[in-house]
Amino acid sequence: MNTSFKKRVVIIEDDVEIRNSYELIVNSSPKFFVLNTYDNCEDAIKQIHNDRPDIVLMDVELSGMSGIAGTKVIKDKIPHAEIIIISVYDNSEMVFEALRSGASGYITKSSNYIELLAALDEITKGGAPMSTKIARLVIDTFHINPNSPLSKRETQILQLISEGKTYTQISEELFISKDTAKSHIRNIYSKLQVNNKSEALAKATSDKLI
Amino acid sequence: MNTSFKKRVVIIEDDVEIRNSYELIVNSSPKFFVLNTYDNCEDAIKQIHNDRPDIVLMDVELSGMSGIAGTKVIKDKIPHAEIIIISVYDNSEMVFEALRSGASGYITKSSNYIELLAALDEITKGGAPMSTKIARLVIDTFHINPNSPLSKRETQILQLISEGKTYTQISEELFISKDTAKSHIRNIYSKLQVNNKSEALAKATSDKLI
DNA sequence: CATTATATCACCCATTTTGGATTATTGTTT
DNA sequence: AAACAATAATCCAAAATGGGTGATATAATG
Repeated sequence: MNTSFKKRVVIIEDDVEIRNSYELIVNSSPKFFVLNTYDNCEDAIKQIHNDRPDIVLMDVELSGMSGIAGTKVIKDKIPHAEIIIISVYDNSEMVFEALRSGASGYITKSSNYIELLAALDEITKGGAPMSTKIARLVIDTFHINPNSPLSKRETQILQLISEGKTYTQISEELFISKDTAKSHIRNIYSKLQVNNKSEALAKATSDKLI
Repeated sequence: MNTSFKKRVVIIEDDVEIRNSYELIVNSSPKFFVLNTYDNCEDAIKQIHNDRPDIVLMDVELSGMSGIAGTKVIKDKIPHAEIIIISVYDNSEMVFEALRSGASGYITKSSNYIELLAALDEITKGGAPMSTKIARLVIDTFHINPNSPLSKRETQILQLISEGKTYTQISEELFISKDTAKSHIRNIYSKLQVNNKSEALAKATSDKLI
């Protein structure tokens, strides 16, 4: 069979039953074919330049190197490859860690064969396959906290701090004295219960104040 | 007709043709009904406590208050409401601004009636309706830059800076002298071409180094 | 093998930031 | 009108940071 136009898929999954079932599903589509399957990241990485996959289906819970670590390595070696994480867990830390490591999709193991193929299709079209729940998790990280304890002015100043501005630069930009800027910043520290700019930025990020 | 089980929808869109067409589409579904339509945010906001919508379809390009600003106000007044932005543009700045302001979905005006109803369905199920292209934009913001100019140690120290740690705290945590910590930080500044912690964090965020 | 990058440590000096105490004006809400 | 939050300003002392200029050792790279 001519497979040259098909998208090249590699599967990394330690459960042999699941691995074989994924392989069957992927190969059942005329658009994809499975080059190789592995039960661990280490072996997959050794072969990655021979396999040259377009898409990697990656389990996170693996013995040895985790799927997250494996994703980083593979993305480093073949950046064009699209990695879809498959996990039993869909808690936020796991999802965000996976995305940070370079994955472009995240589906759960409960996905049936239609959903799995849909994910492959979506990533081929340049999308980012994920469940509605995960999409929402991701979107919610963008929302700015509407219950910020900071006043408008304080938020504005915190924004300038986040841009790396010094007291002097802030005072010049807002046409206030350096001491006034300082006064605002002190109030910000007091409200956020922090003691320096970086801590304030950490708090601002985690509480989504800016 | 008994509409008590239906999701309450408000439409804000200045083009009367499009507005009416949206209204027809939404009312064509047994799951939703349109309470009111408005051609500007100001009027919609005046009525928001009477309307008590579950879902708001919001155009961004409006005369007067923008859809982004309107989203902020509505989210502030009735936080439970889910807002779907409808825009002709799908460039990243526009999308991220909309999401930051509190929207939970973002679809383009090219969407047909099936896509519009699918978006309403998805948001009802707690999801985040958006096109594949936008999903990808969003996911890509999570990816850490694999071409970071920083060494492992420097990245680790930048991480500690982002947590608000001082030179002293960093040196204690890594069992190195304060001068060494400072030396690393200076190298970080030099590589990132910045002059202080906050600027380094701004650069780290924009370049996704941590 | 030479070079480069990395990681470690040190000293001096100036600037910036922070902590604490106080006061005053404006604007909003009750 | 009273109370409160936000804004603005000043003074002083201590701590942290940033810039300059080194040095040493080790690993990685060409």
